[in-house]
Amino acid sequence: MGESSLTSDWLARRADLAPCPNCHLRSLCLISAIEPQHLKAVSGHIKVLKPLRRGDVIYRAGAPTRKLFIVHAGAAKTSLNWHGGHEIICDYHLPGDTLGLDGLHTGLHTTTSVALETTHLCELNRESLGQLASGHPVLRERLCQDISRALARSQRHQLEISAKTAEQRLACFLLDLSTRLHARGYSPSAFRLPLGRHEIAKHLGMRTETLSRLLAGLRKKGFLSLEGREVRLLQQDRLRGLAGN
Amino acid sequence: MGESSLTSDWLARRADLAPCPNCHLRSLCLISAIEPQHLKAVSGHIKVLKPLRRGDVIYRAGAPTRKLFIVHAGAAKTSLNWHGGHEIICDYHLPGDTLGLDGLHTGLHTTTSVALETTHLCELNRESLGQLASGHPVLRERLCQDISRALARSQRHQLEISAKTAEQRLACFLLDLSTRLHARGYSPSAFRLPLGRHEIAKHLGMRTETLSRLLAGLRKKGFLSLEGREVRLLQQDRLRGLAGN
DNA sequence: CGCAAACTTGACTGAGCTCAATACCGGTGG
DNA sequence: CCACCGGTATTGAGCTCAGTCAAGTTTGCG
Repeated sequence: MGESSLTSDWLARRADLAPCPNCHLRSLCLISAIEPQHLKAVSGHIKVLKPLRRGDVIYRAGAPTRKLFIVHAGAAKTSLNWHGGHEIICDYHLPGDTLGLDGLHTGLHTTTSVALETTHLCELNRESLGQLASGHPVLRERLCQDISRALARSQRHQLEISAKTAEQRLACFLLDLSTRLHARGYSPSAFRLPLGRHEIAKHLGMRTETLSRLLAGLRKKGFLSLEGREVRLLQQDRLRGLAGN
Repeated sequence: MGESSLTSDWLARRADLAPCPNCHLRSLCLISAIEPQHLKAVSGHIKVLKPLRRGDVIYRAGAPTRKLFIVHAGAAKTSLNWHGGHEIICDYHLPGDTLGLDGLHTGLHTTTSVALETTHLCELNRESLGQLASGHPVLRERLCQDISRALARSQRHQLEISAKTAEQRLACFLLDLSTRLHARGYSPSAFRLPLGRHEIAKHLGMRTETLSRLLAGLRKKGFLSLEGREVRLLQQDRLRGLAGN
């Protein structure tokens, strides 16, 4: 049985699609920087998109950045690829995360973003963002914070990829996922992986085969149990020791 | 003989330390987003620091982010380290680059920044930044752009580290440096490395020994000549082919 | 039910790491 | 001016972690 997927869970909680004032995401979302009494006015700028299915492209590298997106429910990945062949997954995104921030400097997206499962997005175009930012200093502060957070995450990931062993990287990934799910109200020790094996491997800079072996290894050592995408972390403390933070 | 170092060159060009209105950096610098007629008023917020020497710490991971810094002349590195032992160099910074952007989200620096040679910085505290941003929409747009650019650089670096061979990473590094120096008015094909071998290696996620061997290899293949830190790119096109962008 | 995609497991290989020795270079003091 | 010294760079030899290639196996979807 296990937990149901992110999507169905979030869907169950959403009484309706009414935008920000009733949104359950609260402080996780960029928009929460706007004072409650102004939220209703702001809602006009936020468009709630109809659900995307796994594999749907949110934006493509090279396309103009006209909008930002916020994950309302579901999950997405952001990837970079290299003359057709190679692809890496820069990051994965959970509810509350803002998508498209890397396109602000040139006005063109540098990455491609794709839904990982059935996903609901909120859309905010750049002009609206500019207008809102003028009136709400807290919002523009928060926007900088969100880009800055993405930067810090990316740098931490750099460290992991370039200085840790494959097993340590996997441990870091599992712990990061656990923490982020926890922050969103889920169990930190039993969850469903939002990415497939191949995708996790591409995120961690290793081959699918290596990842598979490592997962088998961690299972044998009793750090976790897993069937398919359902994971249960059995010894988070030891996993943390392995990851070495 | 070769080119003199970044520092002495920039120093030679600087007639005096008069801040922004006469600054030679122009559009490379964040502050250039402010309209020329307002620059004089703004200058009060910008403090020009006395020169740092190689190894001087600009800020340390964990310390509160009260200021941003802009490299006026010289160079700096930004690094992340991992329980004392391991260190990686996330990025290196040339004149015009803004330092401290990764600390905006928590208000604490996540990285440590250190001068690579004699370096002049301009300092801008966060309150000033906030004030300026209120009055100058273009400036706040530019701030977002600069953070966004740092993010995109970091992601590209992720790709390089996790999907390219050591030799390709080295080629990418040399080309990136060449491009950035060119943008600052230097020769793209003959320059002095701002980082030592050990530092370059830590930036590229490899060992010093490996880097040394690769440099020797590229020299033998006729891609470049080098003595000490002075590099001359002899076949940029082939280097580009190797790097594969 | 059947097929393709996703995942696992095994055996072998090789790029890059480790350990170790040597060479070089810039600065300091006699 | 030279001799010395410590940090920096190069080169060599052997080893190892993770990649590659190749079968299987399981899963999920039409």
